[in-house]
Amino acid sequence: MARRAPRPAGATLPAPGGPRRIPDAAVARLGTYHRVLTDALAAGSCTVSSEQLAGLAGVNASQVRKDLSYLGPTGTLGVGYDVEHLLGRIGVELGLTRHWPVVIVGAGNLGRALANYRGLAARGFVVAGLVDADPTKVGRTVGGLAVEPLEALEGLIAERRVRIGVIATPASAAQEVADRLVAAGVRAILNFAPAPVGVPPGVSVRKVDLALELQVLSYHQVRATTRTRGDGTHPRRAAAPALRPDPRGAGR
Amino acid sequence: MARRAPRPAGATLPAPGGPRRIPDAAVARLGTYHRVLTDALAAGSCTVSSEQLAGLAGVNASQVRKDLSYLGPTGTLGVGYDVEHLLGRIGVELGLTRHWPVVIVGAGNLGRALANYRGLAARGFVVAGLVDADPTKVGRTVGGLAVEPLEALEGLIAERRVRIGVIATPASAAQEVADRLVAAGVRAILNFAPAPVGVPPGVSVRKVDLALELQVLSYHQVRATTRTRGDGTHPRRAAAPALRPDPRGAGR
DNA sequence: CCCCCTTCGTGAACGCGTGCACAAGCGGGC
DNA sequence: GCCCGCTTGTGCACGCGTTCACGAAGGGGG
Ligand SMILES: NC(=O)c1ccc[n+]([C@@H]2O[C@H](COP(=O)([O-])OP(=O)(O)OC[C@H]3O[C@@H](n4cnc5c(N)ncnc54)[C@H](O)[C@@H]3O)[C@@H](O)[C@H]2O)c1
Ligand SMILES: NC(=O)c1ccc[n+]([C@@H]2O[C@H](COP(=O)([O-])OP(=O)(O)OC[C@H]3O[C@@H](n4cnc5c(N)ncnc54)[C@H](O)[C@@H]3O)[C@@H](O)[C@H]2O)c1
Repeated sequence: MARRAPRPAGATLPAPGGPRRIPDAAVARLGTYHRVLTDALAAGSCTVSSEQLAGLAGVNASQVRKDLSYLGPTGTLGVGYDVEHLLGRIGVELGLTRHWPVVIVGAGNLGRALANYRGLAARGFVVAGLVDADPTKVGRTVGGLAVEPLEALEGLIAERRVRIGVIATPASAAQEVADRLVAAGVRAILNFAPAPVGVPPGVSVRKVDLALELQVLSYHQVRATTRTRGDGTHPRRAAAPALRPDPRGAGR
Repeated sequence: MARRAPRPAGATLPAPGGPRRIPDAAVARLGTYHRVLTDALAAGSCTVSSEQLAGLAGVNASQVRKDLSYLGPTGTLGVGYDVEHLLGRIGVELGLTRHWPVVIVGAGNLGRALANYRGLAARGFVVAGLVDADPTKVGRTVGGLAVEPLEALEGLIAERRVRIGVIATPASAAQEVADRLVAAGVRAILNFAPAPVGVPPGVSVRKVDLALELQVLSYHQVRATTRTRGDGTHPRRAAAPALRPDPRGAGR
């Protein structure tokens, strides 16, 4: 119950009247649920239990229920969750019911790969623009989209109502690009350049650093070889239960 | 010091007295420090303070000191950290002193971008192989490397001592590819496919899901527009202090 | 109509990661 | 040679995220 939870007074700053704030980690998992539920629906499932959903998403079942509880009561006791309803619920909360125009800055290896990535459109993100500072790159067509000059950035953002920007330039240009994006009205930035970018409050930034991921793996390797055997540092799920068309009837 | 720490037998798995276990979050930041320190060294800095390093990496100064403390005493009181020494220390801990051969599975948009990515070699990761199941892709040269058939995967891994694998195939093939990688001796996997992969204990997996990142940003946008003004949810750093060739002498 | 089985939703405990504050210690200046 | 200021390293507390365990509630079968 308690759709809007009773806030124990004394919270520092977390917007006292907020309906319900969902932690980033949970939001990310909700996105995963949305994807696997889409598959499940296509496969003919009408309802799923938290246990099944957990298996598909590769997380704990308690985690699933906790995450979904942020959306309010969405399941049916004794039955599970209605796939279609749950999809709609998550979609509304995450803003996946509308299309988000995205601008990609930098038409290099990564920028072009992103522009070609069909997984974006599938989640409601449409690449509304792809710009590059290099004149020799301008005019090239990638993924059905023509590369536009860097000067077109501001006009493009305003005209196409772009709110999300992707930085795929060298690190040295990241901050400058971010500043221009924000000045032009972008409110959320996904940064692939290995450089921290500062933005004014109210603008969200997320960073993806590939080399960093590999370095963490490298560290694990060093640890594993130093110590005789790999310890149980990574208790990843053992096996994924297959997607089952009929969600019920799993005799136990 | 205690380079090789006394292992108190009987620990469940958290190995209380283990050499020193570094949490993943800290390992990732150490990687960042390593990168910015490399730049700082090139720029002529001999020593840096935790405050300066924090500015360059975009994190808290306390965080920097806490992270570096995992390496043991590395700084000089009243002075700061010797850049060269610290680089070496982090490099050893993260295994960046050697070259890590990496195999990339899937020569699509993403796989090719990765193979072309110079940032990998700069961190000590060399793409030792790039394989694809599509015969029409085999033989193509990308980043000075020829695409090899999927059948060559096992031989390639064994021959070139590959320990790290990257999955850049469609989600449907992710688990199968992961199984083959592990069976062939790979002990760490970076997974770009939006599907959870299960691996036996002792193998590390990290997942990067681009669409998920955008969905989190999308959620922030929805929140920001619903509530009148963006709250202070993202207290990102305000400004980055410029890299200073002479680290000392900041008279204050 | 009642009972049992299933499954959600959540309160509470645990562990981790983060940020603060301070004592200890080293270098430079006088 | 001594003192002062600067910076590290860390103990501590707080808040968040994750997991366990259980009460509540609905459906199906007898
Ligand atoms: N290639 C990868 O797989 C990969 C993976 C992870 C991260 N990254 C990071 O992503 C960024 C791009 O990587 P890449 O491999 O595509 O590099 P790239 O050199 O192939 O492409 C960079 C592009 O940005 C353009 N550019 C430069 N300055 C610009 C500016 N101020 N405004 C607009 N465009 C500008 C360049 O003309 C170039 O086309 C880099 O920071 C890299 O570290 C790349
Ligand atoms: N393109 C991007 O920017 C991007 C970004 C994030 C995530 N991803 C994910 O990365 C993966 C690859 O994306 P992409 O855009 O490169 O797709 P893609 O279709 O361009 O490339 C996939 C490649 O994998 C090959 N392949 C298929 N099955 C294989 C198998 N069993 N073994 C080896 N190779 C196989 C295909 O022949 C193809 O060349 C996808 O899962 C996608 O969701 C892509």
